[in-house]
Amino acid sequence: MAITLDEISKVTGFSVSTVSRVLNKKSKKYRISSDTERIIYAKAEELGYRPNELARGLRLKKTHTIGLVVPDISNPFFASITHLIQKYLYEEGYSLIVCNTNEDIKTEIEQIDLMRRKGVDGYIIMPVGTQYEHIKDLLDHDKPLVLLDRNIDALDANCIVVDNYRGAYEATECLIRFGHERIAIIQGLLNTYTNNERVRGYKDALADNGIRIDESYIVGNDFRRENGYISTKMLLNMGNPPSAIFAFSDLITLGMLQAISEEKVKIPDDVSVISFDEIDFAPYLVSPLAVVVQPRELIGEAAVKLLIEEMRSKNKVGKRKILLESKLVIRESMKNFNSPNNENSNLGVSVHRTTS
Amino acid sequence: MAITLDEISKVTGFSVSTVSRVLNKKSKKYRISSDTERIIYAKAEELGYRPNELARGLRLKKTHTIGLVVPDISNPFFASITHLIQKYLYEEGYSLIVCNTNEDIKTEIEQIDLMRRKGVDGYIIMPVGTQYEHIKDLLDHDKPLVLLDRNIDALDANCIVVDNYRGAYEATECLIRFGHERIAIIQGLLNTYTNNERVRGYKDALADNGIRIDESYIVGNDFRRENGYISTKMLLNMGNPPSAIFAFSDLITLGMLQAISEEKVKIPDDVSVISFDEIDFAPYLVSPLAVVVQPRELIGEAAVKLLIEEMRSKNKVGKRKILLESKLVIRESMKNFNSPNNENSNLGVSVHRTTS
DNA sequence: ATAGTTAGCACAAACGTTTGTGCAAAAACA
DNA sequence: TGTTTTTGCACAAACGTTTGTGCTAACTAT
Repeated sequence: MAITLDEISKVTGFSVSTVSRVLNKKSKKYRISSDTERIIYAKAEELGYRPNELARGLRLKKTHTIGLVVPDISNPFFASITHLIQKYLYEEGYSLIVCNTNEDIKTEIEQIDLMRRKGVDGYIIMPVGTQYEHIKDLLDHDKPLVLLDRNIDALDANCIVVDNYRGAYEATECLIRFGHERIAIIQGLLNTYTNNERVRGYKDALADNGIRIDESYIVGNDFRRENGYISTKMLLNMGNPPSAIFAFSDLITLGMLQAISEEKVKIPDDVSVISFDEIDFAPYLVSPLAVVVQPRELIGEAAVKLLIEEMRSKNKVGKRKILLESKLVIRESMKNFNSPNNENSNLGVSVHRTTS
Repeated sequence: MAITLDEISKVTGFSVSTVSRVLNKKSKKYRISSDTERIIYAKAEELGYRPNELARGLRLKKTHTIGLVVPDISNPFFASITHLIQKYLYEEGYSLIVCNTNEDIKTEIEQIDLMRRKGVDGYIIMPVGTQYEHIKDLLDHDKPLVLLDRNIDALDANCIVVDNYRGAYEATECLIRFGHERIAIIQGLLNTYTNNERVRGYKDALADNGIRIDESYIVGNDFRRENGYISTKMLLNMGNPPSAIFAFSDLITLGMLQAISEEKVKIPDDVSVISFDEIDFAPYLVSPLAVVVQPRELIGEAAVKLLIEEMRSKNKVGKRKILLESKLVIRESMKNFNSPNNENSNLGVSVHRTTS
C-alpha cells in the first residue's frame, strides 16, 4: 500500500540499505555518490515516500512519542497544561499520546501500561496519587518520566509542582486579615498531593492566627463541579454558616456559584469566596472573583524541558523536584471587614517565582 | 530489556509461535494442549510480559490508535470535545494521539503526515479548512476519517457539524425581535466553515427582517481572545456603535468582556451581547450571558461512532454528513426593548435535535 | 501389525526499518 | 604492470510480532 524503501530500491536499482542511508542523510558517512543520492531523493519525492515509524521504532527503540497522563482534560487547568505540553513537545519533534484517568487509579495503571506497550519514549504524569507501584516500576526500568502537579514523596522522580501549601496559606491568611474567622474550604479529591497540601496550608494559616479549626467547615471530596454545588449547599445551610468559602478548584467554584445563585446569597456581602486555579472569566463575574493562580505556562514548559533533559542525559543526572510559586489575586469577591470601602485591590499580590 | 515472546519461548521450551498463539487466545484453533497453555500463561504472568505494539502494529497493520487534529485544545469547546472523544475511544479500545494545529494549515499538514507515518488507524479532524489536498489524499488512500465541526463541501468525507447557520440565524433574529437593529458580529477565523456559516446566518436573518447589512458592523478575523478585545474596542468607539454584539466564540467573548469592562460600558443597558459556544460561567457573569450552545457530547460521541463504523465496515458504506442542532439560551445580557421588564427567560429556546 | 488419523507443536517468512561488514571495481601509486 | 587504497554500493541480521504450513509422534482402526 504505502511506499516503502523496498519499492524505491526496486525502481532505482539500488539496495534498500543505500536508499535508507540516503534518506537518512548518511550519504557521506557511507560514501554514497551524489549522483545516486539525487536519483534516490527524486524518486522518494516523486513516490511520496513516508517512513513507517512503526518499523523504525521497532528497530531504533525510539518512537518520538510522549505519553501524557492527565486526570481530566476538560478541566481548563489541565486543558491549558496539555496544550502547552503539546506545543513544546512539537517544537522538540515529539508527538503526544494523551490519556484521561478521571482520577481513577485503575484506569491510570491500564493507560500507562498501554503506553508502555506502544513504546513511548517518556511520560508526563499527573497521577491520581493513591497508589504508585506502577510508576515505581517505570522508574525501576529507567523510563524517563516527570510527575506533574502532584508529587509522590515516596518516589525518587522528577517532579514539578506548585507550592500548594503556600498558595492556600496565603489565601487563608488574607481572608483572616480581612476579618474572616469562619472560613470554610471545599476540598478536592482526598489524599491527592494537591489537596493535602492545600488543606495543610489552610490549617496552618488558621492555627498561626489563633483561630480554632472547625472540622465542620472542611467539606467536599472531589475536584468536580457537582462537589462544589453540593458542598456549598451544605455550608450555606449550616446553623452558623461560614463568612468565607475557599474552593479548591475552578470546577468546584463553578458548582459553588450555582449553589450561591440558587440560594439567593450575595457575594461578597453574605459570603466571601476565593478559588484555586485561574478562571478566565473571574474578573467579569457578578462579583469579580479572587483566585489563587498557578503558573500554567511555567508548568507546561518546565515539564517538557525536564523530560527532554532526562531523555537526553540517559538518566545520568539526579532527579529534580521543582517547586513553582502560585499567585494570589484579590478581587471584590472577598469582603474586607477591616477596610470600610473594601479597597483591597492589589493587596498582597505576589509574583511568580521559580525555586528549585 | 522488556520481556519478549522469545524469552518466554526460551524459558518454557516452547516455540515463539506457540507462545504467541497461546497469549492471543488461539490455542484451540491451533490445537495447543491446555497443559502447555497453563505453563505459558504462568510464565508470561510471572515475567510481566507486555506485547510490543510496534512489532504487532508492523505485522498486523493496525495500531489501535486514532489521530485527533484539533485547532486549539486550550479552547474549552475543543477541550471538552477532546475529552469526550478520548473517553469513547478508550471504551472501544483505542488510544489517542492529539495534535494542535493552532489554525495553521502548514502545521495541520505536517501533523497529519506524522500521524500517517505512525500508522494511526483513523483520523478525527477539525480542519483549518483553507486547503484540503492532504485530506483528499487520505481519502484517496481509503483512510478512515471523520471531519468534525467544520465541513469541507468539496470532499466526500464523513462529517459531523453543528448547524451554525441556524444557530447564528436564530440568535440574530432573537436580537431583532428584541428591538435591535444595529447588530455587530465579531467573526472568528475567516474562510472557515463555521465562520462562513455563521456570517451567512447572521446576514440572512438581517435581510429576512428588512435590516440593511452594514459591513462596518462585521469585524474580527480570529477565534481568539485578542481578537475579541480589539474588535470590541473598535466597535464601541464607532460613531454609531452597535446596540448588540454577537461574538463568534467563547474566547472572543472573553476578550469582548474585558474591553467592555475597560470602556465602562454596561451590559445590557449600553450594549447587549450574545456568544457562540457554551460558557460554563455564563450564568454568573456581571450580566448573565446569552449563548448559542453546541451539543458537545453529541459531537464527541457521534465522531467516535462514525469513525469506528467506518473502520469496521472497510469503507463499504457511503460517507455520511451529520448535522447537529445548536440551542439558543437567552439570558439578561440581551436587552429586550420590546418588553419593559426585560422578561425574556426561556424565550425561544430550542432543544437539541439530531438530523442526518 | 500396519495404515490412516489426529494431536501438538516447530519452522520460517513477512511486516519496514537501520547498520555493521564485505566485496568488486576504480583509482592511485610504484 | 602489479599492488595498494579508495570508492560505491550490496548483503544480511536484527527489532518483536503473527500465521501458513509442515512434520513427528501418538492414537485409532482393521
